Amino acid sequence: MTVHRAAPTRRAKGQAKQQAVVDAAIAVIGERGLADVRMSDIAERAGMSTGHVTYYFPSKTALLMLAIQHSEESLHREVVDEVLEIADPWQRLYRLLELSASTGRGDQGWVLWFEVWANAGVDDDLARVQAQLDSRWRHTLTEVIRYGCEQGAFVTDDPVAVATLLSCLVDGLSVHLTLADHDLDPATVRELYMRAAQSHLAPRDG
Amino acid sequence: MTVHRAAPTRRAKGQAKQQAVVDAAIAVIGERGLADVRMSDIAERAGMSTGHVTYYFPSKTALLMLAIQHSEESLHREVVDEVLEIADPWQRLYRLLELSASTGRGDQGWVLWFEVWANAGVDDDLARVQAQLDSRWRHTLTEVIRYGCEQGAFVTDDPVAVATLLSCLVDGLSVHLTLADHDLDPATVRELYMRAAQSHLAPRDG
Amino acid sequence: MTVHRAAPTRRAKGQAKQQAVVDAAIAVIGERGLADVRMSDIAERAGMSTGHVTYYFPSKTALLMLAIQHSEESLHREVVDEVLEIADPWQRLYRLLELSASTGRGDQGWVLWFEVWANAGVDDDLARVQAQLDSRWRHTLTEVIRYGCEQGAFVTDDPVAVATLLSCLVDGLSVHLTLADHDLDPATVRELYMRAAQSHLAPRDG
Amino acid sequence: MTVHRAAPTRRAKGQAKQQAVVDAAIAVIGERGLADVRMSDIAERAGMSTGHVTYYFPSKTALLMLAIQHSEESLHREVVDEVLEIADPWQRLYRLLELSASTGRGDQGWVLWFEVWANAGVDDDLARVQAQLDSRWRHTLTEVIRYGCEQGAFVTDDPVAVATLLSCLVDGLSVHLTLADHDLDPATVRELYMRAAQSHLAPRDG
DNA sequence: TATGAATGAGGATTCATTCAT
DNA sequence: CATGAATGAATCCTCATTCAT
Repeated sequence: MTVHRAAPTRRAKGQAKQQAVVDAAIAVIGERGLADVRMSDIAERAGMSTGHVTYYFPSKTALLMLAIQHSEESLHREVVDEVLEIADPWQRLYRLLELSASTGRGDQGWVLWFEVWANAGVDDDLARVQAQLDSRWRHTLTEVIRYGCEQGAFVTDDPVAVATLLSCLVDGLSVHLTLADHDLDPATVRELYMRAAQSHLAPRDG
Repeated sequence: MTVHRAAPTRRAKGQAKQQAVVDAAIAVIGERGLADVRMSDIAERAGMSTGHVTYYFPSKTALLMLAIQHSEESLHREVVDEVLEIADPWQRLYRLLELSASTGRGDQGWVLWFEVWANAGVDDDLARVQAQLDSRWRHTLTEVIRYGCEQGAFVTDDPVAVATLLSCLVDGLSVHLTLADHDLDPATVRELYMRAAQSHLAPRDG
Repeated sequence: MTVHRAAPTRRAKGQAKQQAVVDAAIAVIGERGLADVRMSDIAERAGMSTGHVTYYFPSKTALLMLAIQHSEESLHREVVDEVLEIADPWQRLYRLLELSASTGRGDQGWVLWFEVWANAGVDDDLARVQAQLDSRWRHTLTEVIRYGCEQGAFVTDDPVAVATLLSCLVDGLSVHLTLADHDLDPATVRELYMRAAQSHLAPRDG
Repeated sequence: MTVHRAAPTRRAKGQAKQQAVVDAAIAVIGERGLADVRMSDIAERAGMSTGHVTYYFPSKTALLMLAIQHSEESLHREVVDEVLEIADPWQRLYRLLELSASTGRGDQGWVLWFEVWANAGVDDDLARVQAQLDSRWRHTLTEVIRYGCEQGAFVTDDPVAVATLLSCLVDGLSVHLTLADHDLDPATVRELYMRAAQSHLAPRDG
């Protein structure tokens, strides 16, 4: 008797399609910007009809929300998994900052964030999603800092403040990395957050 | 011979109108977001006809560029004027950072920046403007840091790196201030950039 | 041998479902109007899938036809059954008119008629159905009038003309009853058709 | 000095266009039914762009309301003007009924009414318009009946009731005339309302 | 300058209908 | 019989832009 992989069920197929739409949306929005993306572009990229995209997603803004949520969901999980493997507090922190930040010109995840920021002021649902996702990153960063303190590697009187500070720094740096600021290359950036982290967390000798 | 105030010339009147359009654009985009703003909204706010707005501005994207340029132009001038009055290096630096950052929820200038970031990836002209304006702020910040070094108040081996770092921090903080992050109020923010500035610029005693 | 109620056959079950769809259609069209009703609304009301509705009914217009036909079919049978029980010609006539007319605001059967009238000009099949159903009512009314004449209760030289006249009156009154004309309540209406019937059928004494 | 007709002003031209749209809408809806009419059909008939139709009229339903209102406005004025010229009460009444009723198969004004009836149940604005227009016709009819009474030609204890009755009769007859009921031709109809009018208004001799 | 009528391409969304399962 | 995923044409409406006045 042969063991074979079960054929995908109806439901499973539906979810796969949904996922395909979200992926397509992330890619196309990242490339061209939300306002310049039509539902039909997303449909084409996902390899299905326009009507079918709206069959899954009620509206364009709903799609943006789902795109950012999903994009963050998987990224966050991957990053946390990788980072917790690292025992050394400084290496763990540096790696977290590195993985959080933009990978460079046109980083699709960060372009999505720009859209979210630009629209969160108008759309309350989006604002809620933004706040929640952001809070999760900050929480992760705080935990990594606390770990360093417990290990005796970091010294700080306010882990939350440092986490906020570094998190905002990552946001600011990522803006410029994504827009390909000519004064900022990955090496410089790496140096910048190392410098910042050391300033705020390194034990003063003496 | 009578000295009298000159009647506004044709040209002067035209410029006043143009200015009114730019002001209206900044206000309306700040309130509703670029994508949700129609030329007619701007026209209405500026108190003129839709056709007249397009008489002054060739296209909608041109308007966004002019809006951000103008908005930054006047803000930058004001900030520089005020800051250079301050003799104490630390006070001068703090005041610059304070004036650069978002004033809080819905800050129109920063909402405009979000739109610029979201569109700079697609529009090269906009990217150019963004780079230029950003570079100017960083230059100003660098000068203030150099002034502090000259005065012996600051100690750093790389004023440019610190300027970049603080500038990115302001961007990141402003994102969250503008989106009304509940963990960030102006007081916390003030403390954060003071903390950052001291970490990077304060002379290590002993 | 046991006598037992037959299990519903395939065919019977199918007809029951078909009936459920027609009932759902009548209800939903009556509530929201034909143009605002989607196949999925009908399906939902009937408790089945959209695809299944179209399995039974080839098209939306076919459904409207079936809905009006069915609705009329059962109403007509009920009315005739009840009316023929009444021996007194005047009472029989009054009751027929009363049962034919709209029951008031939003009467679903009459809303269906409005849709039919509005569409009969465009759809020939619908026009045929409309003519046939209408003719049946007029025939029934004519028979009731003839019965009154035979009984010596009514006097008229042209029963068909009087039937047409009363039938049109019922239509006109029902329009206003269904739309909740504030000048027309059921009591007024009752008085109106009694007045009309008497004018045309009562023997002139003397 | 020459007296010449003034060139149409901007405003006048705008109103003329608006009128053209309403006329086109009446014609096209009358021919094909509201649901089968697209904005572009109306635009084409009116000889302008689709966008321009929506420039004048916010929505399709708004257009239906304006169409029926306008259609009735001019018809009512014309009918009243003509009818008041007639001195003889019976002739005046007959003419009023004749002009009120449908002219036959596909009468555009009456097709519009069917649409209104079918939609008034769903749209409150439309219901209001329907009630108001209907009330005006009934008022006119009542006045004509009162005139006949004053002249001693008519005898009735309740002019309003008779007006309502005749008005509903006209509605009912018009439905069938417009749908080309084969049992009803204009001559028959004329006979029917004469018969009704006489039944309700003719003085009983004796 | 200034208006606002006019354009027309474009796009999100709807929905009857099909069809594989 | 029954489902619901999938289609794609159809349509209303938006809106930047043009242009005669």
